[in-house]
Amino acid sequence: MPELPDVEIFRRRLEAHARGRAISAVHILDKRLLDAVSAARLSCILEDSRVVSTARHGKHLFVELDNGSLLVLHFGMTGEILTLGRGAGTPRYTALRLAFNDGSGVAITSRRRLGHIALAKDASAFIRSHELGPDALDPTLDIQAFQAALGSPRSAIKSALMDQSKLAGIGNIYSDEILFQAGLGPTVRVGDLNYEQRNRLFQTMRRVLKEAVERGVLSEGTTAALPGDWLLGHRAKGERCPHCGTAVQASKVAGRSCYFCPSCQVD
DNA sequence: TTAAGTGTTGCTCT
DNA sequence: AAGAGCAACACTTA
Repeated sequence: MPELPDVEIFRRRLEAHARGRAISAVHILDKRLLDAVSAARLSCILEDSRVVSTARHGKHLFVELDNGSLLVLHFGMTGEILTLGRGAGTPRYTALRLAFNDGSGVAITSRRRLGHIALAKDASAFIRSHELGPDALDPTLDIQAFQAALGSPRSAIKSALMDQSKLAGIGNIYSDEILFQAGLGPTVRVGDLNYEQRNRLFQTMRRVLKEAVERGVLSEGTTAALPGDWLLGHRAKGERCPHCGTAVQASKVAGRSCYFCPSCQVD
């Protein structure tokens, strides 16, 4: 689930609920998500610190603390951030729970334990060392930078969009949605796009990601809050294209399940 | 009941 | 050297 829009929603949730608050207690319930940091050290650093700000790059969430440390969160396939009211219990699959001095708190959960919890010096060093490309919604990203980010002309456009070292934030779901709305087949080669198609892909990418964030996709379960003419709610076998009614086609691209409309999306 | 599938990533092998 | 295949994991669906 957590791609750029989802992580941005988590960030806003954290920003609204945790910013300026002091962490009074730290509960680490699953050490397996910790990346190169011991539970003891993480607890020690988090406890009594205050959340100064939050930031996001692609699918990574950064939490800046007033002691100079930076908490880095990645949600894998099933992670979430939940806010907890006073006296709330610990949600199922919680890996890390932070309690604030007013009794409220947040829980970082991970059902499949594929995420990561780490500490870093600063965000830009982390982004560099993890070889992440520019954030897909970086306001300074222009069409030239976008084209450069797509990289090798021979790679399938869906693979290029999902490659975090080229462009950070887009995963399997949103790559399908973006390509559907841009009218491009998933296996179109990057080098075969003309300028008009590249520009349309770029504009569509930004519009789709922004709209998904603004609609708060996660707040209503999965897809209920999305426009009915998006592919996302029809991304399954036996579904029909919301534009033309053609049967949605399922395939595999770069080892990932892929859904598209063979009629609306050109090759 | 068992097996296959899954919104991620990173490693190995070609 | 880019791409396929698989492992990590735990749960859901067929």
